[in-house]
Amino acid sequence: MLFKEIISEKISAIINDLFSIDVSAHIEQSKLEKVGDFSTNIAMILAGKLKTKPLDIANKIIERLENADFLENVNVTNPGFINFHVSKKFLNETLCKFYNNFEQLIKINIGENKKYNIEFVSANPTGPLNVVNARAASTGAALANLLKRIGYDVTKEFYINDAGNQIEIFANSVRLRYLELFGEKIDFPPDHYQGEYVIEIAKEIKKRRADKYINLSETEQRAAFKDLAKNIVLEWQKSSLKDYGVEFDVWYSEYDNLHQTGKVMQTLEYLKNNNLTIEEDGAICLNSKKSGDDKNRALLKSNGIPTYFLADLAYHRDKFERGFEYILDLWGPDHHGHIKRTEIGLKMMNLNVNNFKVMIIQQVNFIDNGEHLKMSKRKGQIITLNELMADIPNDVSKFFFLMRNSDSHLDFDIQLAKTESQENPVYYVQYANARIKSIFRKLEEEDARLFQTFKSYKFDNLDKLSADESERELMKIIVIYTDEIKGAALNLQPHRITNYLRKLAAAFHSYYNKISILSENDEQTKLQRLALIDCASKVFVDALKILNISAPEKM
RNA sequence: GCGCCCGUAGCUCAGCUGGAUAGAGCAACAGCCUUCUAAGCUGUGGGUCGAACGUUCGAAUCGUUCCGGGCGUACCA
Repeated sequence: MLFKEIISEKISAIINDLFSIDVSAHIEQSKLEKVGDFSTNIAMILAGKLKTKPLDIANKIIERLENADFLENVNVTNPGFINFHVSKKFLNETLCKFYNNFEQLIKINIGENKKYNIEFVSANPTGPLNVVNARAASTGAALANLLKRIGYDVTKEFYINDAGNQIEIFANSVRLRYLELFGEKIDFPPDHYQGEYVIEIAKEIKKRRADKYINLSETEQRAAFKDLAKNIVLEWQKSSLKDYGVEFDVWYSEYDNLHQTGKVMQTLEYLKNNNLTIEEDGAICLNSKKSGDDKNRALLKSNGIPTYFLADLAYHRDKFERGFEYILDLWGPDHHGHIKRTEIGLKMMNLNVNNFKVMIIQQVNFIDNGEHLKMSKRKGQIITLNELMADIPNDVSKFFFLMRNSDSHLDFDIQLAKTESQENPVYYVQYANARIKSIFRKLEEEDARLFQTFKSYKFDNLDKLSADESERELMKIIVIYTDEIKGAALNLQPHRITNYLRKLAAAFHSYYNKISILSENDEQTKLQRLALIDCASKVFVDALKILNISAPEKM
């Protein structure tokens, strides 16, 4: 149920009738509470088309709106805004309908069940997940839920970069640490992975396989350790993500699914056959400069090894071939330079680049005692997802990540998150819902008869509501819930949902303080108010679920 | 040099894609618990939206040029 669109359609129909013009009136929430709940700038839009003053048009429109039963207090302000309140009757009826058919009405079918692939986290399998990965995880999972909600068939995918140099160096780092455990004296190379966790992995391998590998040749060892090390890291990553409440449908291995299957080379052949490549200094490059790139990008190094870029093109080609109509990638901040070249590459392969979108999940700066901590993999100074989970409850960090627009840098104040977690906004939201649940518990205890009546009551209308200003405010926020979902999903901005939740919680807390529901004497009024807060609770639970955040019934 | 992101209250950030007198939280100050959970509510103070031009009825939002911060700019992944 899209409340604003219902109003928009009604107003558009009137305009069509008046001027024979087919337009869609944009409805927005009024900033000036006194003049109206909502306003539309449609008269200004029409002014150009009709070559008439906006005020004249607005006045003509409101003659008709004044008689409409869904609005009241319609007025016009300069330079041509039409402001209105929704009528008590309309608001009450809409809320009643929403409450009675909540499960159906929160769904919107924009996606038409089309296949949508969202790829996120995709950390290298060379170490534990860090905090940017956590931000990507919570953002990606919330986006997936939002896209599902508006009707897409969504697949969550994790791309494992298990081909190339980094994984070789990593595997060798683990191999050397393993040999150290058996007393071999190793001169550990400075360009290898220095982190403590490398030793942990070596110990884990020793625990599982004992000395099975020490007598193999170096070549055999290197081959074996590539899989051993990678698999343990993947186990770790999967288990951390599971603890964080984020799970993937597909784990896609660059090595197994692209290189081993020949898809990388097939993509190269395809590009060659279509005259899209050019040789430069012994390397084979994509002739991308012609299509607007700054330079031609290497596909095959002069030593004959495919580049990451070629594999990435093959990967995205494969996504389309697997039948995905929409592709969304969440990349880290250091990858923004790749967006343009990837788009150009896909376009050159005649893939539908319009349905391909990359979102950058910006970096997370940690502030500890007022100082910025620089994260560096080499120095081993990196905050892992596990450390984050140990220090800060998942609900808190997720809400924190989802409060901000994901393409802006985020300052995460560790002390604040730890010591003042009591005042964290997520508790403010969860507390509102817990209070509602508490009211129902109290009701069940003190008036079991009314509690039963409520549970089996069929609400034909909610005509006792909209009485108090704070009550009306709460209702208004509830009925636009689905509009907010739609906006957040289409714009890929889950942070709109956190903002909405804070507004809803504020409206509820305010209402709670003003109106004592259980001490109301009129039974009809009491029942309807219970329906209102029950409806609010449904919205809290549903929206928090979209964000993968819990909704405790007691706090 | 070029490219991407950011610059809004003391701090952290919103701002519905061009609308009205720019909003929240934290911090500060003053009130509200014998009454459904005070993790709450009510009120006060705090701003040349980094700067300047431009586009038009109208700009925090769009364009250009600067200034400042971050990141990238590999035959690494």
